[in-house]
Amino acid sequence: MSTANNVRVRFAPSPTGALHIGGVRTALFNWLFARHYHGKFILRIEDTDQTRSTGESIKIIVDGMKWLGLDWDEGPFRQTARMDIYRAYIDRLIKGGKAYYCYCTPDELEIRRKEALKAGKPPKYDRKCRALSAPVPGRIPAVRFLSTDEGQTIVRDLIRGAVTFENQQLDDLIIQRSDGFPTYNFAVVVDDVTMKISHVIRGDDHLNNTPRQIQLYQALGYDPPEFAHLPMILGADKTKLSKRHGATAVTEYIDLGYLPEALVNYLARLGWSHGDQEIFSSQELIENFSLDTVGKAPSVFNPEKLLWLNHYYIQQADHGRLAALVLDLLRKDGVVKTEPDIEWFKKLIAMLTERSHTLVEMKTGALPFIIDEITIDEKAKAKHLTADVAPLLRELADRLKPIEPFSHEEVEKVFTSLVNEKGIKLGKLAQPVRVALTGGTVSPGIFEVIAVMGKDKVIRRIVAAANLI
RNA sequence: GGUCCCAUCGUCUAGCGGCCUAGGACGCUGGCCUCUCACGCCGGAGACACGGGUUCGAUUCCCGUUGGGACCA
Repeated sequence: MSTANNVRVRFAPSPTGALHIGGVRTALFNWLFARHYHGKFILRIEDTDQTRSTGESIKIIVDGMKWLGLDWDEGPFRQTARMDIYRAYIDRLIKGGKAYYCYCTPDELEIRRKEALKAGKPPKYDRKCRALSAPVPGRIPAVRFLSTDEGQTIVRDLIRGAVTFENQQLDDLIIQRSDGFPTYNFAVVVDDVTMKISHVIRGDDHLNNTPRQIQLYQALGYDPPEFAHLPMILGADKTKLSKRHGATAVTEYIDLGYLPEALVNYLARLGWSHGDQEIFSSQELIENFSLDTVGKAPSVFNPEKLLWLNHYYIQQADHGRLAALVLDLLRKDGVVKTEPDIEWFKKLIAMLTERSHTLVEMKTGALPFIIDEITIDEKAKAKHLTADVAPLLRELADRLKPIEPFSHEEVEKVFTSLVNEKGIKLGKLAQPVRVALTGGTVSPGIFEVIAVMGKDKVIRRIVAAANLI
């Protein structure tokens, strides 16, 4: 498939809630495939389930895709806008004798299913309505596809290889419900046909649907596309990833302070690999992506590795970009009273990146530099702001006042001489100062902190801390 | 229960018959660095599910068992 420039793939989520990790991985692989082969990537919203689909969810999907950088070439198409098309294809099947009306109610079906089961027969539809010559009065029918009984349907999957299904296992599936809406398996086939999809790349959970879809393609008179079924993403307990496994929605990762490139990189490496390489830019992903190197086994989602990647990408990120992102978070928290000077804020960001795994951590680290009044952690105070350090802090404040420029190097000189004169270790002075300035015991290097925080704030806080003792 | 799929360190994976005393990454862990916490650097523990074949030789091919998953009900 090296010259397949007519590649057309799609991502077809149902707008019934969040855009979750599994969906993103499917979207990503489709996108990579399309970009690798210079084909088209189509976004299609499968919203025929009217009871569960919402406009809000469509927005979440669209926004999520944009955030991730997964741009599409056509769409978003909505199935609800295509009802006429489905009806036309239904009619075609009925007229061709390949589909028939079914008047059975769910209750009736359930009873017969149980009877069949009791009699030791497979619980497939008994085709009762196929022989009907006239409509059943007072009932609105569904439409069933007349499936093939004999032989086998072979799914030639690009990832799985040939998967064989016995046709007698497949029963006459409903293609149009009595409410007039097409069912999933039918709509997806009509959509993929009319949108000229060349490769259907989707989750493993659809593999069992594929033989009946192939039969529909054949009944409609079309060649099926290529199929590629991606292995599932599992939670730590090895069941299909879901909400109970923790954060699974894209929006949650945005809120948690993740960068899109970290999520993309992580998800790309879940089920796909390229030798020993772990870090991939989007461009490298596009260049190297191939269905040949997609694994068959399901993979467990590992949040810690994602966190590691996020840390990596924060180190790589442009400070101006990070500054804007972190500032946004601070504004949302309502702690930004006066807009900080952006060049100064970038210095703060530069100091914070190394020890931050998420933007939220950066925000927390930036807080003492932004707000006017800090609250000092009680434990930290008890341990480091002891009676003997009060004079030490006052002495330090006095010596810092005349320092110009108020730089890392100059400040360090003051500390060094003070520490030497008193014959104490640097830590004995640095930790109390750290508590005085940030309210806690954890921060970047103390000289950096002091230089970035600025003389006024530093001296004010050191004196305030001394007065607290 | 039926159908289908899958099987290398705890996790993601490399491996497509000999290069494997099984490599990398996350995590874990020992040490170094050090003003705290991190980062970083150096080292360590840690896997081919099991049983049969095929072959001169199996992690790699085939079959079975076991285990896990998905779909349908």
